[in-house]
Amino acid sequence: MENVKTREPQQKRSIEKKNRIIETGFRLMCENGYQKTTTADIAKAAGVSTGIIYSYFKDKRDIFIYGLEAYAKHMLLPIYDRITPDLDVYSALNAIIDSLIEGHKVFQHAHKEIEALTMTDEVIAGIMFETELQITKQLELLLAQAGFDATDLPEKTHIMYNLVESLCHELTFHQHEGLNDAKMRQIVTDTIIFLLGKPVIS
Amino acid sequence: MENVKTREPQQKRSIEKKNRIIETGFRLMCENGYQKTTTADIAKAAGVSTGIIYSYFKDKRDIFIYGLEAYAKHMLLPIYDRITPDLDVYSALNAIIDSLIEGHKVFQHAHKEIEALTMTDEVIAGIMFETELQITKQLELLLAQAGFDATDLPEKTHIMYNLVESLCHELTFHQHEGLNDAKMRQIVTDTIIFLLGKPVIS
Amino acid sequence: MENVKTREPQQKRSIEKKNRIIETGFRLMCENGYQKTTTADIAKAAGVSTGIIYSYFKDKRDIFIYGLEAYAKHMLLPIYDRITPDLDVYSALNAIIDSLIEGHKVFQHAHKEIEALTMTDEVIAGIMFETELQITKQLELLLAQAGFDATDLPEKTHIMYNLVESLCHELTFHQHEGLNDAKMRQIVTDTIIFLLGKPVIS
Amino acid sequence: MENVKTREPQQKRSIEKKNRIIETGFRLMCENGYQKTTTADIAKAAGVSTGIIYSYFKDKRDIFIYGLEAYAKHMLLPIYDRITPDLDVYSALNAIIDSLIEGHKVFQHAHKEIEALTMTDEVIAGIMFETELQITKQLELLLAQAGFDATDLPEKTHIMYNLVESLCHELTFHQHEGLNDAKMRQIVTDTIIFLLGKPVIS
DNA sequence: CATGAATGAGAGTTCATTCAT
DNA sequence: TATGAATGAACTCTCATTCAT
Repeated sequence: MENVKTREPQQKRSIEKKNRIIETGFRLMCENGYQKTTTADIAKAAGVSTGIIYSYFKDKRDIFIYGLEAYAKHMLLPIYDRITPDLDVYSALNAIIDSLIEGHKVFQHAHKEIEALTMTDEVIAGIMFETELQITKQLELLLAQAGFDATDLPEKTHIMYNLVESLCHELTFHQHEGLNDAKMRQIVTDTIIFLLGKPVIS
Repeated sequence: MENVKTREPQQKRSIEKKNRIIETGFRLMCENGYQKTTTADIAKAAGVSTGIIYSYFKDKRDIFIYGLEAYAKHMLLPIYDRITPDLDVYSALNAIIDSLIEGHKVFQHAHKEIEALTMTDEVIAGIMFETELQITKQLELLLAQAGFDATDLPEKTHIMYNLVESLCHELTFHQHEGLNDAKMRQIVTDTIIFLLGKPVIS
Repeated sequence: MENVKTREPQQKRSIEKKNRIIETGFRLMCENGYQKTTTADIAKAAGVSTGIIYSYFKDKRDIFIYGLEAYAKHMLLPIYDRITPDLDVYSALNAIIDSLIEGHKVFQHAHKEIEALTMTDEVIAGIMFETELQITKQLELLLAQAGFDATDLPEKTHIMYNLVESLCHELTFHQHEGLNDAKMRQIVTDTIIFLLGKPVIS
Repeated sequence: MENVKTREPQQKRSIEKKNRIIETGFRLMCENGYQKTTTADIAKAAGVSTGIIYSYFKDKRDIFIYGLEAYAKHMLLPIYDRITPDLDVYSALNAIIDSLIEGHKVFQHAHKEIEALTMTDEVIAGIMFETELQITKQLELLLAQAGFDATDLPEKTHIMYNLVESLCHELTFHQHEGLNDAKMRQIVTDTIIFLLGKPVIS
C-alpha cells in the first residue's frame, strides 16, 4: 500500500510543480546548506505555498532525496550514453570526464552538502555509495574490455575516480588561483593513462 | 578591537577547560554534524555548564573555528617537523603521507563537515584554504629544492594533494569493500613519482 | 437571515449526498474524536470531494451539529413511538430503556465526544440539553399520568435518566469485565420502580 | 535509564513551577478542551516561557497525564482517609459521597474532557479505569465487611458509583434548573441504601 | 454542480543564548 | 567564576477553508 498522505501528481502542471520544488529546493539546500534552508525558503523560491510541499513530499528531507536521485541520474546517464562500442578507451575516458564535469556544473555546490549529510543519514549515504559504485564499475568494465591489465583494477579505478572528481571540482569552482584548467586536465588524463599501463593484448 | 564579552583564560585550569570544550565540541560536531550537535551536548560531554561556554566563546560557531584551527595545525605541524634537509624526496613524500593519514585518523569525520560548512561560511573556508595552501606550497618547495622540473608544478602539486587526500580518506574510513590498503598506497606513491617526473639535474 | 454560501439541496441525489456526509462525518468524529477527524477524512469516507462539503455545510463543526441533531432525533423518536396510551407504566419504562440502548448502539462512541464538546460549544450544549429535557419531560409526564406520586418528580426523573444512561453505556461498551448484563438491567429497573414508589390512586 | 531530555526539578522553586504548569495546564485543558489549549496558552497562564515547559514535560500530552494523575489521587485519597474502622456503613457512604463531590469541585470540568480523551488515548484510559476500579473495589470491600449481602455486589457497586458520579456532576455544575440539591442527595442515598438491602447478619 | 490542488495561519517543539543566583 | 533554569525566535509540519478549472 502506497503512502496515503503524499500523492503522485498526474497532471502536467502538477508534475512541473513537483519538479520545480525539487530543483529549487535541492539547489537552495546545496548552495546554503541543508539546515539553513527552511521549507518557507523553498516554498517562496519555488513560488508555492508551504502547504503544497507536503502534498508532494513526506518531509523536507524527502525533497533532498529526490534531488539527490536526480543528481545521481544526471551524473550517470551521460556516461552510459556516451560510451559506445566503437569508441576507443581514450575517447571513452574523455567522454566520462566530460560527463562528470558537466554534472558538476549543473549541480554546482551539491557535492559538499551531500558528503556532509552522508555522515548522518544512511539513506543518503546509500544513494551516493551506489552512484559511485555504478561509475567505478562502468570504468572497470570499460578498461577490462579494452584489454588493460586487470591487476589492481579496483584500486586503480578508485584512484582514477577521485582524480577526476577533484579535477571536476576545481574546474567548476576555480577555488585556487593560478591554476591552468587545460594543464590540469592534461595532467589528469596523462596520469590515468599512466595508471592504466599498456593493454595486455597488442 | 577586542571582544568585550569573551575573555582569554589566564588560569591554568581555565585554559584546560577551554581546550576541553574545543576538543569535545569539535569532535562531536564532526562526528554528528554541526547542526545536530547542541551546545547542551557539548557542555555535558565536556563536563561544564552551558553558561560557561559563552565566557570562552562568542557563539557555537566559535568553538568550531577554534577546533578547525587546531585541526589545521595538527595537519601542518608534522609536515614541517618531519621534513629535514637530509631527507631525500621519496622519504619526505612518505613522511607527508604519514602525517596526513595521521591527521585524518585523529580528526575522524572532520573533513566532510568542514567541507560542507566551507560553502556557507567564509571564515571557515578561509582557514581551510590557507591550510591547503600551506601544505601545497610546502610540497612545491620540497620538490623544487629536490631539483624536480618546475613545469606545471602548481597544477601537479594540487593533483598530488588531492590524491593523498583521497587516499587518507579511504584508509581512514574503508568505505569501499574489497580495496587493499597497501596496494592503494603503493599506487598513489607510484603515481606521485610519475607526476614528479625525473629531477632535472640528475 | 439565510446563509448565502451554503444551500439546501433540492435534488434527490444531493440530499442523499448531504446525508451521507453527515452520517459518515459524525460517525468518524465520534469514533476518532472531533479534532482528529479531518475534513479530508470525511470527504474520502463519504466518497465526495473536500470542496463540495462547503457547499452543504458552513464549516466542519456544522457537520457535527447536523449529526448531533440526527442523533438526538434517533434517541427521542422511538420513545414517542413506543409509548402508546394502552401501555402500562412498566412496559413503557422497558420500552424507553430499549430505545435508549438502541440509540447508544447505533451511535457508538458519540456520547463521550459530545459531552466534551458540550463544554466549549454553546450550541452543542444547547442541543444536548434540549434532548435530555425532552426525554426527562416525557418520563415525568408518563409517570404523572400513571398516577405516581409527583413529589420530587423532577429530581427522581433526572436520577432515573442517569441510571439508564449509565446502563446503556455499560451494555454498549462492556468496559468493566465481570459484570452481568441481565443482572445490571434487572437492578436498574428494580431501582427505578423503587424510586417511583407506589401509584397514589389504587 | 531515565529520560535525558526532561529533568526532575530538585529546587523548591522549580518544583513549584512544575506544579504550577500542571495545575494551570490541566485546568485550561479541562475548561477549554485539550486541543483548543495551546502550549503558548499554558505558558502564558502559568507565567513561564514556552521553552521551559519542555524541560519538565515530554510534550503537551504529558502535562495532561500529570494533571490526570493528580486528579485521580485527589479523588481517591480522601476515600481511604475518611473510611475508618469505627465508622458505620452509612456514615462511610456519606464520607465517600463528600469526597467525590469535593473532587469534582476541585477539578471542575475535568471529567468530560478526560472521558473524551479516554477514547483515543490508551494511557489516559488506563489511568481512569484504574481509578474507577480502586473506588468501586473500596466500596465493595466496605459493604462486604459491613455484612451486606454479596449477591450481585459488583453490579450493584457499579450502579452506585454511577449514581454518585451523576449526583456529583449535577451538584457541581447545576446544569438543570429547578432541581433541588438536598433532595437529589437524599434520593441518591436512599436509593443506595435500597440497593444495599439489609445486612445478612442482622 | 463538482473537483482536488492550493493556501497560509497556527500548531508543537527545539535550542542558541542570556541571566539570576 | 560557574551554574543551569529560563527565554523566545524560528523551525517543521498540519489542516480547515478557498478557488481555478
